[in-house]
Amino acid sequence: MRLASWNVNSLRVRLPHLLDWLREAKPDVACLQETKTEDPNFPASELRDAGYHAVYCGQRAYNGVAIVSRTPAADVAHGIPDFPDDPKRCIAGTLDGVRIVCLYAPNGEAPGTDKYAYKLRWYEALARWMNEGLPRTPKLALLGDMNVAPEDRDVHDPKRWAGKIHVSEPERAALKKVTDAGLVDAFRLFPQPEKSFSWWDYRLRAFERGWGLRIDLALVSPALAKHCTACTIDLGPRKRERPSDHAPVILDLDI
DNA sequence: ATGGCTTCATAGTGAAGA
Repeated sequence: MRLASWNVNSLRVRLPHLLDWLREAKPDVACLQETKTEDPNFPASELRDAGYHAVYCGQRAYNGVAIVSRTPAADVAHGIPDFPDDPKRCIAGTLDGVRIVCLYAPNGEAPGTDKYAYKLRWYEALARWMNEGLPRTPKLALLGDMNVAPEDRDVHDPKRWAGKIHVSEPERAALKKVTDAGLVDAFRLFPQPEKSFSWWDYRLRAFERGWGLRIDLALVSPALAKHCTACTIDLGPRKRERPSDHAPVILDLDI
């Protein structure tokens, strides 16, 4: 079973890339973020023609998440429980006995701003959910744009980024509260190239220079971690013309 | 030292992303 996560940065703009990538990478389940597409405009028929079902929850201009899958998702749920949240940042479904949670964490703008406070509140709610719900969901995978680089090795220039958004200590602590529920960063279950990143700024030719962050994560429960066989970042789509600023993360399971 | 691009909403530029 192959799971994936990709912040496409506009499904409308990136649909040709997505369809090509689905053909090439052949994920069984792909969690998408920043679809920026209202539900009536979701390209369900194009995806159906490509052999995929989809569940989704989007809005105009910002946010929006979707789970695209070979078989239909069961028990679809929206949002984080007990966290009223207008932006469309969370959708969950069960595929082949694996509970999949597709997440688009708030950006947070900069420490000290209202958006930063909201990001920390969002993370608190996610941590509460995971700490309360994990024992009832043995095979659980959180995939998404978490907008936090967990460690300095996930940052191209930790000195330059110290204290900045995506890297600040409160954000890392907030993410750790989620993983402390018993989730592991699947990417780090395997040897990885140094300087492995999943996002590069459009400006500065950051991708060509390797100036990235690893902020797109696959977090798995212990029962699922045992079944992980590989976790990689697919740089192919980021090299194309007019790419998303994020690259897909691919997680392979032996189930 | 800053900001550099892309997308969307809109019809000029401004907001937001990260």
